[in-house]
Amino acid sequence: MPEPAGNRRRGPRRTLTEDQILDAALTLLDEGGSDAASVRGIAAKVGVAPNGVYTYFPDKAAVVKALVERLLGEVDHGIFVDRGQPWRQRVESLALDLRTRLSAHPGVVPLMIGGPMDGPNALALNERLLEVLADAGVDPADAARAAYLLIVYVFGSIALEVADLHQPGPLPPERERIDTRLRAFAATPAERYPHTAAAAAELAGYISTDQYLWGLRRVLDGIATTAARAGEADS
Amino acid sequence: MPEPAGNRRRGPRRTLTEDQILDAALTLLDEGGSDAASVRGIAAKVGVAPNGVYTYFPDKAAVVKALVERLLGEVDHGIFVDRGQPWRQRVESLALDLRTRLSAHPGVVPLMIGGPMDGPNALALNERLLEVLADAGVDPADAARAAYLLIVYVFGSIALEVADLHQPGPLPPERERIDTRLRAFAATPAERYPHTAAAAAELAGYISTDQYLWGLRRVLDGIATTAARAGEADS
DNA sequence: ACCTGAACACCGTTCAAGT
DNA sequence: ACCTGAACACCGTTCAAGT
Repeated sequence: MPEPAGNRRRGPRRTLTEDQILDAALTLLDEGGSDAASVRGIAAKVGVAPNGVYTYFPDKAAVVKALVERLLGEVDHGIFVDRGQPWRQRVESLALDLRTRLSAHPGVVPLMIGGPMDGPNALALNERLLEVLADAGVDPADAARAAYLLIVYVFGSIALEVADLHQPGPLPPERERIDTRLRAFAATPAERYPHTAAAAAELAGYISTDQYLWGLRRVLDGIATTAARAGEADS
Repeated sequence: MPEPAGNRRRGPRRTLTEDQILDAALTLLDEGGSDAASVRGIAAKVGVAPNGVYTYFPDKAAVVKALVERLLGEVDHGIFVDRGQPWRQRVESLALDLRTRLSAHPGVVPLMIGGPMDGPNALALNERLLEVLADAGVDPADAARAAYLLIVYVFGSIALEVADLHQPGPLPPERERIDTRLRAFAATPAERYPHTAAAAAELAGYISTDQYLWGLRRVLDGIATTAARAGEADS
């Protein structure tokens, strides 16, 4: 809780930083879910009048955009860049890092996929992905599409996972998370949806990260398959 | 435009249907994007006081949920159930049908992935997917995970595609759609993001459905790979 | 330049009526 | 039972001030 109001005069003081505003927004999002970051709430949290925020950002969309960018900037490029590792492992590292970071702030996820991710940090991630795929020997045309496929998978997974919770607050521990998704399956009449009921039984012991990695590996298998039959027509 | 107001008295008349309310919501969503379906807007569109909507739905979330369910109920199970077709083609049919239907209503997409898809029609789709995978000989444990992977891919693709547009109104034609995504790539400094710039060049001629099907086929390849090495440990 | 008070045009939802 | 008017507690944003 930075500055519970009090020491605010009138004149020019440059009391705030853009980052303090983003901190406030993130805190509200973490506490109350994706709708909780109101301009008025943020303003109150940093100890400023509702319209004081507009000194630092042109509108609410800009605040959200900056916050998303800041979060994407936190991913660890280190492991990802290491060419000593096999390419699949490098992609898995990125995917896991991204998931861990975003899962820590589930309220941000709907905002992230609510708009285009075209900031510099988003582009940097895309660039890294393309690098790894190039190192893996995937030809440029396929690499461009494979990178997008991976982005769809990573953000799609996280988005659906967050959606199945319908908020707010931090994500529950792993074990509970998969149960959430299976509750709908298990609650389903086995006569009408026999496969779904069976699937619920099959998945009973699993954990969400297992599902995430399993899917990612299937995607990587698919990409590798294309690389293997290099140059063949696809359709 | 159903009923531009006028003939409304007081007493019990059961003027409206749930479906008329959903129609109004959908129209607003199509015209103004995912934020445009306000309770007040819907009420005005069906010619009722703002709180009149609450006679038919307990709250706005219920309206959204019902609309999503109705949309998911429209998918054509016919082609999908046909066991004469090879399993990959059956999955592709479902995936394409779903994409066509959702792309027609981009404003609904963020609402769809904004909450859990656990209604009967969503479960029915899941059941169908599992049926196809069972027919394909995928073992039940893998099928359960493969079905979720496919769901992630389909809804993730559509969500990101809609997000890259940031609304409102109907989706532009195919040719323009891929250009939207590439604009960010192309506008990027080639010295800092050489792979990204190269990828933009590679994708220049493509169309969004091509990318969608390419990714789907990689996912199917990945699933098939697992089926092929049946029973081996995955990690 | 920075910040405020006040206002504008919106929200979703509730509640005590009226028919 | 169905629908309304009025109100409540919110929104994002603008604008004319004050320092």
